Amino acid sequence: MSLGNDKFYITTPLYYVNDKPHVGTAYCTITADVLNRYHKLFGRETFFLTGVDEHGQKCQQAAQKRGLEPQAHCDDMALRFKEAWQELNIDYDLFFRTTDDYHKQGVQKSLQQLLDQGDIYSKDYSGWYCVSDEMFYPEKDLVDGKTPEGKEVIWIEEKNYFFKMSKYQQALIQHIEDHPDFIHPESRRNEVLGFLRQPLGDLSISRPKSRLSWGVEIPFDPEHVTYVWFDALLNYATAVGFQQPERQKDFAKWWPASFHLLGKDILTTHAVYWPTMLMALGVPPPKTLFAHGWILNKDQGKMSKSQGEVINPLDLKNLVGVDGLRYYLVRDIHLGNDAPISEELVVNRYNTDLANNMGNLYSRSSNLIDKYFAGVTPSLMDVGGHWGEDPSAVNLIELLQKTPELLRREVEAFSPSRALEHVVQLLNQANKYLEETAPWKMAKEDLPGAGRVLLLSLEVLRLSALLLYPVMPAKMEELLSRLGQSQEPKDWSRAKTFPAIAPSTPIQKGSPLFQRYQAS
RNA sequence: CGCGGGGUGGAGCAGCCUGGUAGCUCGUUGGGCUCAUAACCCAAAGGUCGUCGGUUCAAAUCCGGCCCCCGCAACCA
Repeated sequence: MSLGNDKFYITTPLYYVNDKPHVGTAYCTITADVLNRYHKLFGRETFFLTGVDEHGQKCQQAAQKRGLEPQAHCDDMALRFKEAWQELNIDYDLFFRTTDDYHKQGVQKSLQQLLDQGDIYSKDYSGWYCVSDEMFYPEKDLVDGKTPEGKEVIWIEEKNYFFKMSKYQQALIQHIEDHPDFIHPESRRNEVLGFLRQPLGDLSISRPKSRLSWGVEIPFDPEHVTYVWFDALLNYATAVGFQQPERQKDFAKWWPASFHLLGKDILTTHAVYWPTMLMALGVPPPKTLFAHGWILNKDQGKMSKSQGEVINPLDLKNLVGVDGLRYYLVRDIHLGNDAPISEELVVNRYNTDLANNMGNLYSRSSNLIDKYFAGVTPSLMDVGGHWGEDPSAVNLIELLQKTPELLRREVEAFSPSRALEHVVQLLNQANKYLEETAPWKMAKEDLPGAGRVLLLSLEVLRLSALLLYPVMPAKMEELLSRLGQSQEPKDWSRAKTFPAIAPSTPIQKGSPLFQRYQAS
């Protein structure tokens, strides 16, 4: 399950610009950001790609509705996504737009290559087309010769270009069977293999300009544009230099991608269309596709605009802060499963883990340091030199020292929620340790003993802050700073260092790190 | 027989692959502590793990039937 090498290239899907960012896209992007930051912490060189998919009918329509040119609409939407990601503290390396020239050229080169090698052919396509919906309806979906909504359909025949996807079906099945990590979770892998038991058809990859003009022009037929998937999927490769001779080194460095994170609703396109396209182009498929679940409201309905139950991620952000929201999404949701979201759930998790456990541990520790040690860490030498005789300290140190590896193992097994649980357990143990040793009493008859206890508590906080930094960059930066560790590099060697806090380090008391949220 | 997932104490979830005292967070009850953000610590109550059957010394966990819920079913992103 280990990703093995020293480079990590992670992507989100390109979000379609007919919709604003919502909790679903925010979830995916935040998760990718967290994973990316973890791999960076582990010492890997990372590249994190996200962006927007701008071509196609829906976008053209959305632009029309607003009375804008498609490009202007896209520019505006791209900006909104960028702003949302900035507010959520997403640290991407590249924000990709399918309207960028280098990408369009890469798509055209790929089309030409596939045509030249005989993997693209043209054929007349026919079917029942509804002009007002601008889409084809399969015969079986028609009701009394009309769309399910009762709109008129007409019989259309038009030229279409097809990609010979069927040709690569066996190779794809073989690849999935040979690479257990290619599709995760395992249930999704089974789903794709089940899908592939039936013969695969070829993929329509074009639209006549008469019907859709907003797209990448087919290089060998100016009357047609490429249809969405062929255009959009290629972004993962063109983003790092595919089909750009001057960027061959980049491409060799980053491809194949380590990790495509995507919603389970677009699994087929990513697990079937995309790898067969790559195979045809002579490029290896990505290492892992991971299909995450959906964020559901309390009635277990999918959170979608049509159902009017959309929770705006920015609203939750106002409740518990950006980091509180990021923490909830990574800690409470088991990656790959559907999960509920509500104010109550988000607030509950925030209060429990962040305010009561971590924040409060910091408060009690810093207060006691302030009270009995003038706000400065004592030297370990001055307080007895070691924690040796106290069994509860020995246990806590043992846990502290193994927590980084426990966490890392879970992150690399695609279980970030479990990874965080290890940190919570460590913090929890530290709170118990304070309870058992009662340094506030100890200080009166054994001041060095109290100093030892508090030093250990601060060590737990310091390590926890470093380990949670990928999830809550702003808050953990602040905590590290209050612990006098603002100069501390965020690297893995520091996670393995114990003890790490120097003598005479000032510890700031400050206001509560995570203000407990009180339900009204 | 289209494909896949799910049904675990009041709520939300883990555990199931690699069978062996049913775990976590919240909530409830009682107690402790009073350094701390009414927080922290201890203890208790509460589940025949959807249902019926099978395999096994032993099943939430493996196998089969059934009942409910959900997603996918390709040219809708």
